[in-house]
Amino acid sequence: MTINECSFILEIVRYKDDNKQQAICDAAIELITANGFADTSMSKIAKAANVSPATIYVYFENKEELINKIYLFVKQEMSAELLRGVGANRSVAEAFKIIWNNFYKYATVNPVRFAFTEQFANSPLVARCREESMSFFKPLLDLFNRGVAEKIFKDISLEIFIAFTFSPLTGLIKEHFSGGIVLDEKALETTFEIAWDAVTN
Amino acid sequence: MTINECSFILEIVRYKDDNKQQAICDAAIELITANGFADTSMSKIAKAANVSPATIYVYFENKEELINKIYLFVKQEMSAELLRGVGANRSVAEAFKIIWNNFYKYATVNPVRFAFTEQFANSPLVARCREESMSFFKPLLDLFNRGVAEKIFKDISLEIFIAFTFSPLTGLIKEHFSGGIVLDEKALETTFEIAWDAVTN
DNA sequence: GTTGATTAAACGAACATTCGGTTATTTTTA
DNA sequence: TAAAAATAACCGAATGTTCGTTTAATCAAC
Repeated sequence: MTINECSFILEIVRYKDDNKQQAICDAAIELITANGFADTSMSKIAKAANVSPATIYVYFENKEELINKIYLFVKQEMSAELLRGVGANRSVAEAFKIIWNNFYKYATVNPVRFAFTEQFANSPLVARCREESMSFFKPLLDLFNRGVAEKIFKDISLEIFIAFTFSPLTGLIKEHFSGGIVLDEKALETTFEIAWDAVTN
Repeated sequence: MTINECSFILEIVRYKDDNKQQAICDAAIELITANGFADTSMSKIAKAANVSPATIYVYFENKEELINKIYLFVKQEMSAELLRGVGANRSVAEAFKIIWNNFYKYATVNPVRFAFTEQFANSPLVARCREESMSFFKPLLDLFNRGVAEKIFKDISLEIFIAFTFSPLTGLIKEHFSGGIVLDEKALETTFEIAWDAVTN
């Protein structure tokens, strides 16, 4: 998926160069993840994307809008990947396991994008688009509600559910990326079992 | 505790004003938490601390050192608070519960410092002082090892242990601060019980 | 009067953004 | 269909501002 296929970003344009917009976004994600927000200027993004600084302003109003749109794009991409292979007739247990594995897979296949979202989500910048980014995860909410109705999941809030499923996984993936641990298949399976036991009756 | 009582930061000085250094740190933490690293300049920190920009350079070599030292200071302060009330003759269960509550208390009493550490820890800046910041939590490692030896805790890695104890709590506290949920005493107790069950045999 | 904390002022560099002009594509006109 | 007109992408250079940091002078304490 390119950023222009992302419906909420797409505007009606005639011959803008998709590759150019994508190059700008990729460069920004890469630089911000490597050097942080403070050290990533528009000129550096432009240089890394092989584009004039002025061209960035053809696609984005300003720096803040650029970063916000990138965040929302990555979040939407991630939420779409989470549901890959989850058909409507899956059991709660099956669907949850698939989503769990998809989450791990997305993070390991896209480590830079994953790290970017974590950095953004833990910065004050997230305040301006927290609501919109949460809307992408409605399918996960639906699955949770289904699991509670079927008395598979404990009668807890969605937030506590996530706190014992995706928060631990996220934390371990970050440790894995920073070199503190090796999150191999065995450790991943152990983690899944503890998470499953934690949120099920 | 003031930042000058923090041994690894203290230098031998005669007339330097402790209040001034503390004011600089407090201002930096406040501004960075509110506006992020990119929007927090040395002049803004100086202005908020009622100090000349040049004065900051009396206490800190440069901006990077300032931010790193603040991070390490807050981490050390937090790790010290975690152990408050944990005597040597506590059982594993008692000690863990106390530390758990101390963590929650520190975060709620010092929300800005807590948010600062989360922002820093999720940024690439953390790479330069990850090791040093982890050294503060050796007591927690000791408790974990004791619990494993006594067959109270599951035979898992420290990282997985933390992933199902402090990661969920951290996530819920952040949700609490951002207004997404209310983390009251009851929810906190529920969370503790799930965490305890997740990591104990 | 010496010492060291403190600062106002100033430094070049880098910042986000804009401007004027050019190029590439589409639409209109014939 | 072919050329002309219109449109919008695209860019290099320049805008004024702010950045992190330094310097040289002042101030306060002994």
